[in-house]
Amino acid sequence: MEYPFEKIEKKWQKIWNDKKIFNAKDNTDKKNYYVLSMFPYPSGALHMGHVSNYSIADAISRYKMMQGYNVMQPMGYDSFGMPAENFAIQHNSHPRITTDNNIAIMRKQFDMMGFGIDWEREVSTCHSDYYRWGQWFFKKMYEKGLAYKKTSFQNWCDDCQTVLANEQVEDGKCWRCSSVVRQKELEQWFFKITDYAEELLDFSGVIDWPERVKTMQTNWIGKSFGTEIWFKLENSKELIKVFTTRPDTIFGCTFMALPPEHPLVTNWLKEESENSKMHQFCDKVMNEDTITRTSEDTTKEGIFTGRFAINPVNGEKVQIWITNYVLMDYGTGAVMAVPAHDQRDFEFAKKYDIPMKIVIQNMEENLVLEEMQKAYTEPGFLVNSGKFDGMESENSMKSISEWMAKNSMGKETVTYRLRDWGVSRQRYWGNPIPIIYCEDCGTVLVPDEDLPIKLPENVELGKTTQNPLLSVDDWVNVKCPNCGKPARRETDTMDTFVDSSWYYARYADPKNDKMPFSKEFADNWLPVDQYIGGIEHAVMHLMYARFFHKFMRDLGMVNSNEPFARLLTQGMVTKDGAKMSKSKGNVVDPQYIIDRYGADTVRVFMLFASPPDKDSEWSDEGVKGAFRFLNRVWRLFDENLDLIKENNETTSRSKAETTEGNSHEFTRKENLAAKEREGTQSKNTVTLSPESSLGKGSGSDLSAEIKKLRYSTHFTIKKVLNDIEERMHFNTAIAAVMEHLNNVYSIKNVDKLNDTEKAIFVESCVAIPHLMYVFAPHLSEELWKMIGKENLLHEAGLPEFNEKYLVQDEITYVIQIMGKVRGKINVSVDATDDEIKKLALEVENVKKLLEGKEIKKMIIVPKKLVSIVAK
RNA sequence: GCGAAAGUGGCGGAGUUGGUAGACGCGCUGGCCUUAGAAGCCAGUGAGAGAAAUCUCGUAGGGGUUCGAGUCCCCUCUUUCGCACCA
Repeated sequence: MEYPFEKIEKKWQKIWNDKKIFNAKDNTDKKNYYVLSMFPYPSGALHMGHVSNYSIADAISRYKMMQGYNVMQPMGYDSFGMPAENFAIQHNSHPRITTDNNIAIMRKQFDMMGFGIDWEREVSTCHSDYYRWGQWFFKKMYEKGLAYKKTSFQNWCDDCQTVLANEQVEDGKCWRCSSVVRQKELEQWFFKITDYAEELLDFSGVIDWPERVKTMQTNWIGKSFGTEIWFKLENSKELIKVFTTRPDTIFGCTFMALPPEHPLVTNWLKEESENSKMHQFCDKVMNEDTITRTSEDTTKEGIFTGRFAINPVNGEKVQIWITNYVLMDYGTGAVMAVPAHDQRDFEFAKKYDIPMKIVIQNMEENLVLEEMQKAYTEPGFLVNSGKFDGMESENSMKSISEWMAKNSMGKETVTYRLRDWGVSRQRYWGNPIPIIYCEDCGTVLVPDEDLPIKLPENVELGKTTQNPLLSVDDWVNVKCPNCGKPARRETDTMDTFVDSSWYYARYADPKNDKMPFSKEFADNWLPVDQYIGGIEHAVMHLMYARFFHKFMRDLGMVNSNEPFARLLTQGMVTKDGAKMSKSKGNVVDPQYIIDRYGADTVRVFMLFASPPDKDSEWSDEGVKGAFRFLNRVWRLFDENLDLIKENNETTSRSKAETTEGNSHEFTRKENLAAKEREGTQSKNTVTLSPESSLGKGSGSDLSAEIKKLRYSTHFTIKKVLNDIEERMHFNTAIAAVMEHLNNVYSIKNVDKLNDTEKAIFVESCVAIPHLMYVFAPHLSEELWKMIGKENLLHEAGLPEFNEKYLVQDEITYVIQIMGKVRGKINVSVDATDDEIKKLALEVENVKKLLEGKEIKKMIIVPKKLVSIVAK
């Protein structure tokens, strides 16, 4: 018979909602704890990744509630974005309609899962009461000089018809639709995240983040120390700045490499005829897609400009080449090429027969130019380098940079790989950028009183490949806020990552219509205590949010340096070893599983499958296993209900007394006090002679079996609390409860137990729903009620264990001979080392194996083993 | 190429400081119950040998440290992830 999960789950979801137990309070004596799951994009029904994410978050939330915290677990929707717009185009609908539909479906499923979410704080980024503050933040960025517009080559996705930030290009392809990204010259809005590059490298403000994520962000920001060197253009005053991390090789520079996008090249091209070789080469390179352009395998090509630069350190003329292997947007966008000591320059110089010069000599093996097959990039000592000859290359860098700085040839500098965040998107379904262009006044910010700029709803989508906003005339054409003359709105919308960069703070004060949020409430809740989400956000969302948080701090809106104190990156749910996806046809629909086995089963399975940060493989059989386990728990209580109720009455009555007149407003202190009283009482009733029962075999009226059960109860409580608190390993915590349940079931003759033993048996049963609350809250709550408990489980406090019952009177020692297990002995706890040794040597098998051998050494590891070394 | 993490039965995974490898679950095998099935219950389940006691082998492969290594050190291989013409 299956347990009636459907009835139970509906019942408790209603009770929890009616009692509003998940509504976080803004003012309370309790300590706050903020648990946040990744902002979901409302794609429709929940998928397994969501279910996994929220099951983890809910387990943590409920654990913290039991611990007495005032917990906030909010939820909302990251509801702007291209997929919604594309979906609406395909279905000849409007994204507002499809998005709201999807949200309704998701909301229903959230409720069916029984997640403890504070729905009074729900937000949705496509609602103007949220996105107006995104516009407000844009204005602040602009006012602080952190939002600016520039023309440059941008990552362009033809399929999405929009620009992508560097973080959104994966392997040269669009992160959303995987089509190949190409470069397109456009005027775009940027946020100056590079101003915060240095601070973003500093993770000292977080409490617990995975190293992996920190490393990924650090690599992404890519700080490198080097030298900027200033070359003069021959017969001109113009300077060409280059960046190098190897100033020690400057004397070996024989040519200079520029990308076709370099401003100097652009000027030179103007002097050339349209069909000149230089034009042809530049056009060819610039039209290549990002993958080919930036791949290491691409053949290095270039064209000589006929121009020369002057190496400032020795006055030598170096050829200037336009090449396909230099990136415009790293360093200064120009490279000094040292073919003898850089592999790329080496290949290029060989191909085009450009001179080389050795300036670093190998200590062991003298380098000869004619014999070199590849560049020498190892350390060595300097040659052909004027007054620096003979210095060790690594030591020379500092001296050379300083000398150049003194003589105005360059300066020490730091370069970051991180580039400014391009936030313009040429799409409709996003947050309008609050800018108006006036012919007279130029770029004008939309005044605060005109915010929010609402997205026009009457648009025709999918008619052209252009941004649909361009065709909404009465929206685009406005009066200049400054001079009142006709002007035009900016039609770019903001990247949706802007919306999700501050949503966690909005939850602290979601209904504020004067500010994005008040400082008081933000400081109440921030930083987020525990954030749970996928690793895929490591360098996008998680870095943008850190940037935004620091910006908000600088505006005085928050007083913390980091948005998320602890981060748990949950693993993917895979099926047949691969990520679930529609195209692979391996998607498992959570709804079906909930209908068939219930929400508790889904949660228990998700948490039991593997540690939360690892990928977990979906298994239909595994789900049945989780279901079987919950049924076994149910049956245990069903079969022993009278016994448990009867033995539980005293404790629940005493608990009721202690909390009289205050039955729903539990506080941590009262809770603990009640717990303690209950504890002492049960200590008296449970063991009539607890102390003597620990002694060797006598005076106790408890069977060994029951003592083992009591040990199991207390051990399991200790283990579960530890696994959750210290490691968040829910899988082993659940395994421990399963094991305990097996132990409880091993007591066969419950009727024949004496009263004390019955009390111990009942204690062992009651611990199960108490511990299972965080994993299977519905069933646990039902059992708790069934046995006569009057409070709800989150009010019950964490279960407590008594160390006294973890002390065993006998300990099993393993006997090893030369490291191999040869026997076991049971020894009383207070046996001396000599007694243990003696017992160990009496074991038959040990005697046999030691025959004719000399014992060299005996090692005793307390409470574990005896190791015998013999020859 | 650089950086990081990982590699344990048929499968998912246990194995906090070196101390009984394989907890727990799935699957499988046999049995009970049942008209039958489902569900449930009991027993077994790393490989090999043996009637059994027990023994040998076993944590990607090879070496080392140690009374004792999945765990520590060195080398090799494989997988996953991130970065990748970054000067």
